Amino acid sequence: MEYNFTEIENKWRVYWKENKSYHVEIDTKKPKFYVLDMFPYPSGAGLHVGHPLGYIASDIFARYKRLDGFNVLHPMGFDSFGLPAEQYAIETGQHPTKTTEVNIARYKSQLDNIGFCFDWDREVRTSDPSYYKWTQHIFSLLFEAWYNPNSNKAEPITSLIEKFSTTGYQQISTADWNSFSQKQQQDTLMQYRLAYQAESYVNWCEALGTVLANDEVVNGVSERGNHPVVRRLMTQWFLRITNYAERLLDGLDALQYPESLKEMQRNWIGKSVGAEIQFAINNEELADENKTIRIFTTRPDTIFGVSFMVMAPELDLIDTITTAEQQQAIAEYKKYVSSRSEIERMADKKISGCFTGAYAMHPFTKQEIPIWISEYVLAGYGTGAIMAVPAGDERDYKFAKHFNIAIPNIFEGVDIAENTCTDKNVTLCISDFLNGLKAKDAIHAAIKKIEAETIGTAKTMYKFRDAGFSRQRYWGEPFPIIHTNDGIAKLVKELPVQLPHAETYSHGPNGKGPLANLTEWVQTADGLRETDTMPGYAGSSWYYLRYADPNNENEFASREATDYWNQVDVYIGGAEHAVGHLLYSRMWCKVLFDLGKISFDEPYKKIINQGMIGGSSRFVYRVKDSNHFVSFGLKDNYVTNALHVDVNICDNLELDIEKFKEWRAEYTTATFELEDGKYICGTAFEKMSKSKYNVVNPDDIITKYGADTFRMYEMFLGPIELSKPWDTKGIEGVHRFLRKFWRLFYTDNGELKITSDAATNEELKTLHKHIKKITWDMEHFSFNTSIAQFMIVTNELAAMNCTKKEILEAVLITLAPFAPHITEELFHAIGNTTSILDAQFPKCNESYLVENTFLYPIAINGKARTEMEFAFDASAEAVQAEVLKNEIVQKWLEGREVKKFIFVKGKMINVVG
RNA sequence: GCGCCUGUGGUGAAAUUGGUAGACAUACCAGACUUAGGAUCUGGCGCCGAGAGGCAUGGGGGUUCGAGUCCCUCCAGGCGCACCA
Repeated sequence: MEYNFTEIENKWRVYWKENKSYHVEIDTKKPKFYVLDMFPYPSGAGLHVGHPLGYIASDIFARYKRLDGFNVLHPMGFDSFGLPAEQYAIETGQHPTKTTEVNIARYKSQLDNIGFCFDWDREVRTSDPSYYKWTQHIFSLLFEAWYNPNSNKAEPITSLIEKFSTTGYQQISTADWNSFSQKQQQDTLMQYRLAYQAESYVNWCEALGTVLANDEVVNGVSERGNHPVVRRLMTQWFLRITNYAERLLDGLDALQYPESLKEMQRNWIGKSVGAEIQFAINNEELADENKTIRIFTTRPDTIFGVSFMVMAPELDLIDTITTAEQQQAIAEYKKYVSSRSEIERMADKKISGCFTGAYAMHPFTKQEIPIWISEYVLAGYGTGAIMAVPAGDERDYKFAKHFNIAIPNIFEGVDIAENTCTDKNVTLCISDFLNGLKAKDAIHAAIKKIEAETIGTAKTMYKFRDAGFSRQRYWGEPFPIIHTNDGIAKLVKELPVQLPHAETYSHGPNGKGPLANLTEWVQTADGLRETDTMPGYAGSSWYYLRYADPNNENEFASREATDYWNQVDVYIGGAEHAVGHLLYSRMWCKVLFDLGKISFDEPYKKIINQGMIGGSSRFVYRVKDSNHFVSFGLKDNYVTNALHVDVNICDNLELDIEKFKEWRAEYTTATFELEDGKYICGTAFEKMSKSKYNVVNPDDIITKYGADTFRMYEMFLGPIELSKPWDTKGIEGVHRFLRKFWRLFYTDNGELKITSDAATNEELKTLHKHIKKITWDMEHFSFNTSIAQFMIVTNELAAMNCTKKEILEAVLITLAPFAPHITEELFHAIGNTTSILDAQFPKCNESYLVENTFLYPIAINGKARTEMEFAFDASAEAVQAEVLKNEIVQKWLEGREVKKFIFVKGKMINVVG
C-alpha cells in the first residue's frame, strides 16, 4: 500500500476536530506548559510559506510537551484591529467587520491544513467587542493608576488623592490641593495617571492621517507605507511607560530572550547615568530673575573643560537671554532650523549654530562661558541643553573647531590637537579638585562635590519617551472616555464602548479621526466622547492572559486561570516586535501585577525569534524590443531586460514554457532560446511579495506533498532562528523519507509487517540512541537536526529489516510532533485505539548505550592516521604500549622518540613525537 | 560611527564540553531493476594529485599535544541604533 497522504491527512483532521482532541482545561494534577505564537494580523493575502515557520516550531514543541506529560496551552487568535483593514475598506467600500471575518476564515482554514494543534475554543480576536471590552477595562485600570516612586509600583490613583489631601505630595501642599477647583485637581492627577492625556509633539503622518508611536517611525518615515512623518503639537493619550524604565531594564537579565533582542530593548530604553547641573546666566539684565541653564551630562568629571554651552533651538529660554545685538541672527537661525525636516537633519549633518550673546557662569571657576544654540542639541532629550567639552566629546570638538572656540585640554599628557579624547582611563589636569584623578573615578568625585555645593544632582536619563496611545483612525478600540463640559476626562463605566458602525472613514475635523464625524455617537448627556481609537498594540499587550480564560464575561481572566496557566513558557515570533509589542506587553504585565490582578510581572519567560523566510524570485530575460526570451546562460550575448516570472510556473530553475505562454496574453507568441533544451531562469533572494511573483502558498505545497512533508521540510531548512529563502528544491528528500518510514510498517503489497517479537540489543541500541538525540534536540529547539536523526534511524532500521512493534512504536511516537497525520494513522494501524496525542514520549535508557570498547582515532602529532579499538576500562599504560607497537604509528613516528602520549578516555589518542 | 550576529563542499547545512571537519539531505556522476522512470535500490561525490600523500571551516597571527570551536587583528554580509550630551 502506498503512503496516501491526502486521504490520511483529511481523515485525521476530521477526527481531531470531532473529538476536540486539542481542547485543554485546567488540570491541577498535571504540570502546565504554555506555548504561544505571536498571533497574526489577518491580511487579505492569506498565508505564504514564510508565515508558518514559527507556528510549526511551536506546534512541534507543544505536541512534544504534551507527550512528555504536560498539560499544554497552545492557543491561536487574531490581531484583527488595524490600519490595512481600514484602508482596504476605503478602497473597496467593504466594511472592516466583513473583510476581517472573511480573512480570518481563510487564515483558519490554511492553519488547519497544516495540522496545528490549536485549541480553537480559546481563539481571541482583538476586534471582537467581547475582547476589547477588556482592553478598555485594562485601559481604565491604567487611567485609574499612578506610579509611586517610593513603593516602586503602580497604585490606585486614590492613594495619590489621599496623599494630596492629607500630607501634600511633591510641589502640591494639602492647602493647595484643597483650594483647587475640581478641574485643577483633575488636571493635576492627569500628570500622574499611567494612561494620560497631554499636549505634546507627536509623530504626525499626513498620508495615514494619524499619529504614530516612536517605534512605528523609521528614519523619519512611517514604517507602514514609507510616508513622511512630521512633528506636530497635539493633544494625545499616552502611557507613562517611562516610569517603568528601570524595571523593564532590570527584568531583562533573568529572561531567556535572544541576546540581540535584549540589546535592542536596552538600546531603546537608553539609560544613561550622569548629573544635572545648573549654570547661572551671567547677564546683568537677568540678574534679578535668577535664571539658570540646566544641563545634563554623563561626564561631570570634565566640567573644567567646558568652553561653551549649547541649547536646543526650540527652548523658550533662548528668547529671554539673547542680547539685542544677536536677536536678528538667532531669529534667522531658528527659522533655518524649523525649515529643516527630520529627514534633512538626519541626512545632512553639517555643523551649524548661532551665538546668543549671553554668557553662563562656570559654577566652580566663575568664568564666563558663551551660550550658543545649535540643532545638534535635541530639545527632546535631557534638559535640551548641554555643557560643551570639546576636549572630551566629538560633537563639541567639531563645533568648537568650526566656530573657533577654545578647546581647553583637561587630560594630562594627551594630545588633542587633532582629535577629541573619550578614554575614561586618562588622568585629569587643570581641573581643580579633580586634578590627578582618573576620569572614570572623577565622575563620582565631581557628582559628590556638585551635590555638596547644591549646583546639581546625580541624575539618570532615559532615551525613550512615553508611548503615544492615540490614533486618529476608525478600526480600533474606542476609548472608554467622555470629556465633560468643564473639560474633565471621565471614564465610561459601562463596557464595552462599542465601536459605532461607519459608512465612510474619512478624517474628522481638526486632525480628528473618523469617529468625530459620527456626531450622534460623539454627543452624550455627559459630554463628548473621545474620538481617537487605541493603537494596534493595545489588544496585543495582554492577549496572552485572555487565552487562559477566553470566555469569561466578568473579568479579563479569572485569577484561578492566570495563576494556573501563568507566564508564557515559550513565546515564538519575529524579531520585528522587539521594542514595540514586547515592551508594551511587559509594561502592562507589570502594572497588572502591581495592582494585584495577576501573580507574575513578566509575561514571557523565553522568547525565540524565528528567522524570516524570504522568496526565491525567478527571472526571465527578454531581448530588448522583442518578444524573444533567452536562457540565463545566454543572456550576456544580448541586451536584455530581466523580468520577474512567477516561481510557481518554474520547476526549480527551469521555466515551464507552456505555462509561461499561458501566464500572460502578451507571452503567447513569445519565442525562446534554450540551453540544453531547457529555459533556465535567473534567481534572487527577495522578500516574499505579490509584486515579485515569488509567493508560494502552503496550500499548493500541501496538495502536492502533504502537510507532514511541508512541516518537516520547513524545519529541515535549517536552524529555526536563521533567515533563509524558500526553495522548493529539497522537499523531495523529506517526502521520500516519509515514504520510506511508511515502508517500515507496510510491505509493497500493503501488508502490515509489524511483529511482536522481542527486539535485539542492536535494535534497542539504535532506538535509545535515537531517543536520546531527539530529546536533546527538542529541549534545544534544534529541529533541523531532529529530522536528520529521523532519517538516520529509518535508514538503520530499514537496513536491519526491523519489524518489531516495540521499536517502531517508540520511534513513531517521537515522530508524532513533527508529522502528526502519518503517525496517527500508523499508530492505529499497529493496533492502538486511542490517539497518539495521548501516548507517552519514550525515555532513553542509558543502559542500552553502554559500550565495552571504543574505536579510538589515533593521531600522530595532531593528525589522525589510524584507528584502534580498546576496552573502555583499559589502563593508559596498556593502551600506550599497544598503540606504540602499531605499524602505522611506527611508520608515522619515523623513528622519533615519543615526547608525549595524550590519552583522552572515550575520545581519542594523540602521539607526539 | 557604535552595538549585536553570521562567514564551513555546487546547494541547504552538521559537528552538544577544545578531541576523526562536512552528519543528514539536495544537486550531479555511475550502475541495478524495469515496457517506462520524475518510482525504488546500490555505489561515488571538499580541493590538488596517477598514487603515496598534501591542502582545506572568510584572510592573517596567537594559545594548545590538538582549534570550525578560545584570544587578537583585518575583510565581507546581515540586523539594530545612530547627533541621546
